[in-house]
Amino acid sequence: MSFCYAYPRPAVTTDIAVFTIRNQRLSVLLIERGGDPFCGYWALPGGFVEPDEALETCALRELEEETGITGVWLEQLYTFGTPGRDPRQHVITVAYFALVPMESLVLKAGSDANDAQWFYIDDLPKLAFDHQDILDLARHRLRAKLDYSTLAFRFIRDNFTLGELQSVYEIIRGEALDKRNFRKFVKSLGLVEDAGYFKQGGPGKAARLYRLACPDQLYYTR
Amino acid sequence: MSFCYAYPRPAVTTDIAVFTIRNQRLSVLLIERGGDPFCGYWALPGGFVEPDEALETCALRELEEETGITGVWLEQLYTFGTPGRDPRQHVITVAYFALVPMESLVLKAGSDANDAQWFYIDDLPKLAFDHQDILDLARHRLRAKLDYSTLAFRFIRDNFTLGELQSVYEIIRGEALDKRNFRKFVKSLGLVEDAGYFKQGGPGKAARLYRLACPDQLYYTR
DNA sequence: TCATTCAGGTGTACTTTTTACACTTCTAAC
DNA sequence: GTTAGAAGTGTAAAAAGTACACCTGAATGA
Repeated sequence: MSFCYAYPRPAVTTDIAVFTIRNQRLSVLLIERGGDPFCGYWALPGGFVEPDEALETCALRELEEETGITGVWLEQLYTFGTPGRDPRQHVITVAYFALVPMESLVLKAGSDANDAQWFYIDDLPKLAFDHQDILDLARHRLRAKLDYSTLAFRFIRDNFTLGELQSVYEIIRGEALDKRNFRKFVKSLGLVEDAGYFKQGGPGKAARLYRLACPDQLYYTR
Repeated sequence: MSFCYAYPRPAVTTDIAVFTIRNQRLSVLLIERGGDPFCGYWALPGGFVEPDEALETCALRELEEETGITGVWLEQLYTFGTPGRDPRQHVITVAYFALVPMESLVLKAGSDANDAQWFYIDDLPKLAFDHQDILDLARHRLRAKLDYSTLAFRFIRDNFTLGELQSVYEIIRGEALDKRNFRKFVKSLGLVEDAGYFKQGGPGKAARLYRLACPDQLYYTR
């Protein structure tokens, strides 16, 4: 079976860079390629857009098929279309990025998901296609948006401590922050409220737990 | 002649929102559609990606073919792929925006360019497809980037007065700015230098002319 | 040629925001 | 019960941003 058109068409795919924080390090989810080209290389999850499928729908579907992850928050990153980026044919890739809470995802063993694995962003293998470029851009965007959006909250779940939230900021920015100034900053956002509980068990004083005051309107609050 | 593939493919186009400032108002370049669908409606210039053509190359080519404009600075805006946005078929559109200096472009009468025309952004006709959405997003991006990039300089040519530069900022932001604070701000950017001349002829005192100190590195200087 | 109009050009005081910085409290572990 | 480790808290200095008014000089036209 084949599909014919009056003019040639490039292929269209979506790729997704899923970030999380593991062991206090920014990490990204990759899958090992089983077929050519770049067989055996690690790559971003993604795949071809189906007929009449919205781009974001495609990204979510591919993510679920290849890694078992569902229902994550996605943001469009950039569209890559340089000829030669796929050696077989001209492929236009709409790249997305996703942020998931720390340590919250168990990679389901799906048919395609066996070879999905988390990697530290600073310790990546050589990637297939131009996926390293996509990741570089995604990471740059992540860092930039930290300052004018509330994207950091996507990395944590409700009932977090301010110390945990601060560490998200520190990991993405790659530098230590002053504790008192950070707490002042968080309070000025007006997005979090006291959950009424304390986190006990670890070393040190028990930490007050917080939650998002309005989990829905999580955006551009600054 | 037809082109056949093992799997169905959406069509891919680029559209370009070219902005300039005319008569102290933000304006955008549109073309009148001659064929269906949306025959007679105004639309953004753009068209189909050719085999092994880079997306930005496609945007520049379509812009030249349809409006005669060449060599403008482009930035990728967003990729639109909602099914149904083109009633004929599934079309993925990579949208770009371009900024050109005030009053600097003569629309060449090319084969396709006869029906290209500037419109005030606040006084647009009903547009084809989802082009109003694209323009809304482009305008939003324009306003946002004004504050953290040096995009405003794309609207002016060397040998500008600070009054002219200020008016670019005012037009995009839609509000008046304090003259002394604005001049302080421009000096703090460190991007402009005295051109050594004065603009004479109009009413009022002759204004000192400035030029970009480093025309190349015009980005994210803040 | 003198008066008027109009845009250019300049500095300072006040407010707000950002930054730097150190000690006490409480819990768990030894 | 001593130690180690994270939580929690306020103030002062610096920097950035904002508000504000008058004089200059060129062109116009009475």
